[in-house]
Amino acid sequence: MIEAKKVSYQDIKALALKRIRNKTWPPGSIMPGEVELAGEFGCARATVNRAMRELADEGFIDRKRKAGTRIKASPTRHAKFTIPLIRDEIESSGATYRYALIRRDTPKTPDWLRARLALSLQADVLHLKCLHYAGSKPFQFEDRWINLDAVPKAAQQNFEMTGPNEWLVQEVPFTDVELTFSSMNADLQTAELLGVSEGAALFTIERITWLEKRPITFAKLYYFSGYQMTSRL
Amino acid sequence: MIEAKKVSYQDIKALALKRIRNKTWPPGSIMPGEVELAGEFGCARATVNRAMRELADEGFIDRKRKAGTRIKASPTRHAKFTIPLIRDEIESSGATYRYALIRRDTPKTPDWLRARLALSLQADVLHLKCLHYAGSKPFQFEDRWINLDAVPKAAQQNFEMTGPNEWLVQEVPFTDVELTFSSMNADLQTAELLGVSEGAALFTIERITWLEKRPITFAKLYYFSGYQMTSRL
DNA sequence: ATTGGCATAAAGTCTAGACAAAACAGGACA
DNA sequence: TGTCCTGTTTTGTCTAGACTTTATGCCAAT
Repeated sequence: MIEAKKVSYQDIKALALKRIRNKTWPPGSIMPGEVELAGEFGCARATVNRAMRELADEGFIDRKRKAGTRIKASPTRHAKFTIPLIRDEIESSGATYRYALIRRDTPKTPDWLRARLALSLQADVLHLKCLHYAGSKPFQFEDRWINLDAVPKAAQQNFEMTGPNEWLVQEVPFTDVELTFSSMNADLQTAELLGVSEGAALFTIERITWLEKRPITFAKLYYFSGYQMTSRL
Repeated sequence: MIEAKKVSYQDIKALALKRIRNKTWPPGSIMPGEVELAGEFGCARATVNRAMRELADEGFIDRKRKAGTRIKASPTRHAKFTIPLIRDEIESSGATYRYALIRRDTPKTPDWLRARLALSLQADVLHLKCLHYAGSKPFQFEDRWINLDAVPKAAQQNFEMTGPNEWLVQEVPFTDVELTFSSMNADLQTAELLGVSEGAALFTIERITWLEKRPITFAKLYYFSGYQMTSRL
């Protein structure tokens, strides 16, 4: 036998991608079915299936039973970047991480927060303000609200040594997250905390987490001026 | 037979996740091997394998041949959000999309760009400035550089009717993308274009694309004040 | 102690075949 | 004409088994 070695699903993936790029399979058209491709490549259908499934996950094609597999007109590329723990992010840049609790109280739940998290009228919350330093420079200011109905044991925690994020990740499971990125001008108080001038442009992230529909916590994170977040895909 | 129906890889995934969350399999420990789990669930090893492979992709576990499958101490959650074409982003919000070319020239390649894209000394570039409107309001200002060595036919294109992004996606295949998110204060010129006051905080994205190591284009995108990008995971 | 190699365990992949589920098409029937 | 049913096609998933690849731990030889 002068037989070629077995074809892997990665070979098929690469080949299919090539055909999509050079328009052998033009955008909007339907590519051959799995059985046909398996025949062409001399492999099992399961192998073709895996290749195609991954291409669909990556947003290059649309698959539908009976209708077949269609090349997307404009592939939806999706950035996929990791959200590291702030401690890891700082330490992996070589700096030393330091944490400081600025304030801790249990105010009456503000209406905007109740609305945002769909909290019940009698829900209690814990409010924390913290600073995360990289070396001696402020890196991130964290404005955190924790739903005490969902996480009662947070009330027993003083958060003087450990940041709420680190504590929550360890102690409280969650299933869903919503992240919102935006940009805003620093108000006076935030500017002072971060050591920048008032009005400086800050990169901000709002983060809400749930455990199966139950809201756990809301955090607004303000990064120092000049922070940037990079992702390759 | 009082036999239960077949277990799917999704059942196994859900069950494994539950065991990770309630610490039946504590962080840092090694979970049972695929063969053992297949025995427990009464299914084929391939089914367990698929479940575990997906959990690994999603960042909950680490798998290594021979060493087994280990629960991550802190799961790396990764936000995965789609980067839509600007036209789609605007139109899906209900507004009408309008495009305007502000400037088009072929200057001497600036040194910062040559460095950023690792361009050769004699590489020529095309420089474009454009505005994208949602209805009558400026939505995004685009500062775009195209490597004419890699995309010579861009020189024949006037870009008066179609934005460079839309044209590039249609015409030029790419394999790699780097995205950088940050925040900056609007300078006078950008502020005027976007109709905001000087110093307003703008959300910005820098985007570089390559086709197999060859740099194609660099774009800096400035969003109107108040823009926010949301992702659920 | 250190090195080199070998057996082995675990995940990674492939095959061939089967059945399931979705979606569409066309025909039977009201 | 419109509605429902049924068959067909295509992807989705599962099974049982085999082979491959990689890492590890152990043992022997240095």
